[in-house]
Amino acid sequence: MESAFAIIAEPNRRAILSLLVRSHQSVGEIERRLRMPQPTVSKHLRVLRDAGFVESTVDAQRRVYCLKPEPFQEVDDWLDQFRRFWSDHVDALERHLDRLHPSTPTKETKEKTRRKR
Amino acid sequence: MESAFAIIAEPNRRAILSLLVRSHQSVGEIERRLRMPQPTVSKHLRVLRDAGFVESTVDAQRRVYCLKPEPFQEVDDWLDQFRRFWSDHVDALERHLDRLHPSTPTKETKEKTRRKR
DNA sequence: CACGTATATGCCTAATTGAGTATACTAGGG
DNA sequence: CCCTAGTATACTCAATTAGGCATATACGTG
Repeated sequence: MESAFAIIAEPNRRAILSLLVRSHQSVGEIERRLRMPQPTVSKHLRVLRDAGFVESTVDAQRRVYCLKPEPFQEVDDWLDQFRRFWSDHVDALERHLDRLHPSTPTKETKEKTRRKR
Repeated sequence: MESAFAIIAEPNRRAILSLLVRSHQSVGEIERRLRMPQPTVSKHLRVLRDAGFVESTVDAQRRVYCLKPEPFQEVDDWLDQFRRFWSDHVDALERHLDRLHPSTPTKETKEKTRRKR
């Protein structure tokens, strides 16, 4: 019953998730790409599976893991209450910067933070 | 040098952050509202402050804490790579549901997940 | 059915951390 | 000044957990 937050607190697990978002992978592929010992990979995958972040399908002796979306939602939902707060701050920063360099494009930042609800 | 992810893995800290997003609070106010022992509050605030989630200003013997936006960005940025993935899934689910109940409005879900980038 | 490959699990250890308790520090107010 | 309120910190303990290693299990192939 670990919260999704505790699960993604571990850097290796985040790495696995970031790898799986591109496409599904077998344990061996994850092991090689992330240069982790196999038991480490398997154990993290176990945690991720129990928490609903991934699921596995069997392919002969291989287990192929793929992402599941739900737990990410939980994190995103929690984060949501802070969005207005932090985009207000970014906007204020932008206005401040605009007064110093009226032509500097801050698009990058805007796209990332100011998503209208 | 704790990652923001490790910081928000702790439920009491998330509670403190959720409280502070409404408005700044003194240690005593946090203590009373969250019904936590004072040293616990102070310790978590210390962690949050070191990680840049909050900052404190002095008001006589009181310390008033308020939120800082930056660390939230870090989490949101990481989460970003999964957004397309999970909204694809939600969309698929919606299409599926639409075929069962062509008139059911799934607005709620749409607003939360399908934010165009 | 023996064997190799692919993956999971069990055990141990070291490190981290949150809670509890007591105590230290600081700023006013009488 | 002493006293109190408000907050921070030190210390101890218990629990959790990630890593390393060895081993077990499952599957496919000759």
